[in-house]
Amino acid sequence: MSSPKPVDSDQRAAHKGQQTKAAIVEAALGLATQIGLDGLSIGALAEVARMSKSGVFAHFGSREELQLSVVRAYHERFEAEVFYPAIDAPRGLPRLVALFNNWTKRTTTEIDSGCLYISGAAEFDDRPGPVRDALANSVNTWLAAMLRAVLQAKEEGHLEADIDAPQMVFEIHGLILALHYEARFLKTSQSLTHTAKGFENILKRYGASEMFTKTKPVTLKPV
Amino acid sequence: MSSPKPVDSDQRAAHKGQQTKAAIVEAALGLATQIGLDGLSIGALAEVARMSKSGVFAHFGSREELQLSVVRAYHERFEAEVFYPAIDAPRGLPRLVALFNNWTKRTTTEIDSGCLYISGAAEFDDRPGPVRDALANSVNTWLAAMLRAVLQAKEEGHLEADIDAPQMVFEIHGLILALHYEARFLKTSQSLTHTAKGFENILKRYGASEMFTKTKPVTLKPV
DNA sequence: TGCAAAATAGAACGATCGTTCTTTTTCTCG
DNA sequence: CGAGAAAAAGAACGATCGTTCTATTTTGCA
Repeated sequence: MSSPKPVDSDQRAAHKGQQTKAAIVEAALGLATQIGLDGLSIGALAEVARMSKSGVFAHFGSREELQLSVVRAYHERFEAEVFYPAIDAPRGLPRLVALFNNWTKRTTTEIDSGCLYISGAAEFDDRPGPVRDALANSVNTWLAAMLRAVLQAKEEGHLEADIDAPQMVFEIHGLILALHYEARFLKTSQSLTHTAKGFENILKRYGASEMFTKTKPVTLKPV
Repeated sequence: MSSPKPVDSDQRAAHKGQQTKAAIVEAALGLATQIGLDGLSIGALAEVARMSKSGVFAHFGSREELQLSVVRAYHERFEAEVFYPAIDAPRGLPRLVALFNNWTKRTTTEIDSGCLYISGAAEFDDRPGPVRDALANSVNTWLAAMLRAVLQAKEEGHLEADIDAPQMVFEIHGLILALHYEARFLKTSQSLTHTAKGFENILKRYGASEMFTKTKPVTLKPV
């Protein structure tokens, strides 16, 4: 009782179990992004969390449930960091650009930490099950959001009217994947520059007006 | 001696050990592309190869050496399937197109089997060592070949003179990565079409003349 | 054909894995 | 405060891992 109160800011009303569970998931997220969802072992996690194996295990009941918790946590962070901040930008091209910039920014930080959507895809390629489904659903949700942004930009007249929206999203996705691959694995120095330039090229090709193709567009006032 | 001679076409002069080693690596390659270099266990490999664990192990001396053998074997196949057939095409854009087409074709078959350069990159992201080095060297060798092809196309006047060649290779690499990701993991149906269209877009943007931007270019006579 | 060498098999090792069960500690709330 | 519940620890399980050692089989060559 003499020690400082270990209140965890947001989880204050929750019981102890939920707090430590959140802390475990936090640690698990760090481990999983580095060594993969598959390499995430309960023993190693317990060590990081300064707990016993069984103490960690009791919160999930199975390794798979732990993995699912990690995927869900990652999904929330991704949304909070990439998606939500971008919907402040006005509908159309500005929002699309904001989404891409946030995506790039996050991928850049993940050059050190790792990206669960990419490592997870490689690990659960041909391994059906709940974890694979959760991963794929998250990614599909995000790609659908990107597609929506492209379609809206088309509606707003910020992109040419006859463009192939899924095609554009595919090419953008490729840029991000190449950024992650070449920067994190190959340690190519120019990757970020190539990504930005690649996005400019895509915007130009799909008829974005010049004012949007600058690297760091000022967040414009809505219409 | 009464049984039919088990001559293995190319390994005829080799001792028995080298033959079975080649067969083991063959099996290991199949396992590794599916479940990853990391998931490749000697026990499972022995079962596939119909051998004892120690029998398999003796050929390599360590798991890491087994992994290296797999990487080397994969490298050879990649070269044989993607690189060498394309150098028949005339220097310049035709060869670049051939390289890309072969790359796409191989990636397409790898939608089922898996790609070691992609899964391996995810697994050995931040795990230094010989395996990571071997993987990165192979990929870098291939990307360097692609870069050379782009530069030659520029020299030949098939692409505009002031283009950023590494940038172009980066964008092409992104197409392949997106193809693998979306087709193999997300099971998106249009991925191959998007890849082909994306390549056309890139060619157009970098100033390739119209005759080259068709999907399946007839291999042209040299200048 | 026979003998040395190479190749393969078999058994066992310590370690780690996910999981279960039992016991102890810690928290929560009347 | 004190009883009951929740949380965490501890020990042990069967399985699998890479690896080592020894025995057995198979091969290649004089």
